[in-house]
Amino acid sequence: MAKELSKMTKRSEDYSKWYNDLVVNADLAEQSAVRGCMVIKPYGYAIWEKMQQELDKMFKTTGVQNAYFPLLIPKSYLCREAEHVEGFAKECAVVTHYRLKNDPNGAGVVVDPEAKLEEELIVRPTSETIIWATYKNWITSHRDLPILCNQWCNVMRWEMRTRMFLRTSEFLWQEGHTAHATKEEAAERAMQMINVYADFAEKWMAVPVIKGPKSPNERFAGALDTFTIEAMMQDGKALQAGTSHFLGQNFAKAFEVTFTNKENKQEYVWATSWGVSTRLMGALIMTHSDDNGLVLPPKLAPIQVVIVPIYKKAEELAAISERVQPWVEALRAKGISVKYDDADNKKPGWKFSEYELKGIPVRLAIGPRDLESNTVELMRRDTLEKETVGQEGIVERVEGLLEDIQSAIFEKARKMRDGYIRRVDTWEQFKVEIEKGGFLLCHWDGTVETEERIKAETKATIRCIPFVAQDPEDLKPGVDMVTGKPSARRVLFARSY
RNA sequence: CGGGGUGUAGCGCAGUCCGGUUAGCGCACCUGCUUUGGGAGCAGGGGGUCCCAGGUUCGAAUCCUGGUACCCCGACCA
Repeated sequence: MAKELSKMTKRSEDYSKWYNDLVVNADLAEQSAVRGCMVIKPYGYAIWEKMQQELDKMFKTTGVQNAYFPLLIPKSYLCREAEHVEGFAKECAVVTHYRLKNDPNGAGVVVDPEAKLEEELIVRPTSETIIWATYKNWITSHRDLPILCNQWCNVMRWEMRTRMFLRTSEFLWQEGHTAHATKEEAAERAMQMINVYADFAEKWMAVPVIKGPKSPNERFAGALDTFTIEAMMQDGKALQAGTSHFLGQNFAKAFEVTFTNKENKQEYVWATSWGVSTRLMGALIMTHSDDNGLVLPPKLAPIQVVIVPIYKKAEELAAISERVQPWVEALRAKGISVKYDDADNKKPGWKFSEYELKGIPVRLAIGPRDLESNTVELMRRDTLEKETVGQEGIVERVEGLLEDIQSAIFEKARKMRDGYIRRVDTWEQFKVEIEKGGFLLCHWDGTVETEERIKAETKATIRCIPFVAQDPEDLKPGVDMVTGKPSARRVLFARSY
């Protein structure tokens, strides 16, 4: 395994090969029997659970509550909003029957033709429609607003081509759906949530992101505005890591959700929706991992510290365990998750490799020599640097190291990302530069035609129109690199997953 | 849906072109002894409808026909 991994490179053109070997063999996932789905193994799921917990806390501080809506959506619901149905119609799984039976000709179990549903049900690709059909019954007055609901669930999109974690046909996510009395309040909420996502990505996942609205062409089906956070992977491709949509009154109109305002007038409700998915795990893996396996940010690592005893005899192990026990307790008292791996059916070298593959941020190794000299070997996963240190103050030292690693991998990812950002002013240069991957900041005339042409010829799309300029110059007017027409400012292009 | 590729032990593969002992290798697994500071060594052992169906042949993992599954590239995609 180690040899296989060492042959791979971060910039491998065949990223999926690297990805599958690493992830599948690292016990994170394996192909399931269902087309384009994935099994998330316990260790991988522990990472997802940690993400869920932290995101959930952040949502709740903004007043959001969790709820749950049905998996199956009547077809007629999905058809209510014209743009929405157009966006999702091509990738829906449809339930047509509700019963099986034994085939009279002995061909096994077959679908009972008599059990055909009068109206087909759609396996949710997203829940706007069923939620707004429900909200209609919840909202009559301005006193019912706002409604701030989130649900953690699975959704299914029958994509033509799937990619592990980044585009599986079934995936886990959270979708927030809010209803507001005013346009301003809804617009603020959409902005607030993209900021929550950006904070989570940068502070917890240590993944730097660029925030901004999508171009009209790249908006969510049915939205008036879509805000995105865009991350850059090590191979030079961009990844949309989360989106927040200002939906205007489109869904309220489609589902006739009105309320009586303070002036006793009927008005349509204003809406937002926002979501992040298990794709975030793909972002985490593809941002930080190296040829030795995963590198997890300490704040999301299911196990933050592993302690490996090195011994020959049972008495040695007993002595080590006795020495280590107070550290384990002290670390746990600080809220740090620790695994003391005293399993005797695996050798130390095996354990070292295993925990590196799993991305455990800090490893302590202690053996008879250390007991003699009151030392312990300390290794940090991000740089693989080993250091033999005194046992005195080891708990504080580990605590500090975890914080160091969290900020160090963010800085490393930011440097990588920044190294990928270039400014390009001519179409010829663009076509050359886009081959090298990364973000290109360019002038664009604002038309769909130009955007489509760039996409058709280079596969690059506008990832977003950054809220915050990398450089004040980026906000100055210029000329479109393709058409030569006036451009208000630079926008962010990249090839993406 | 187009183009390419692959189905052989739990995993990864060789063998297929050019048919011929009992289908092989690495990892993993089991037993024993020695080991344990970077994925241990030696010895022994278990494990196979060679994707499915049909055909050619004295004889098929290998050749032919049909089917099927999966992977990669594209088209598609908040």
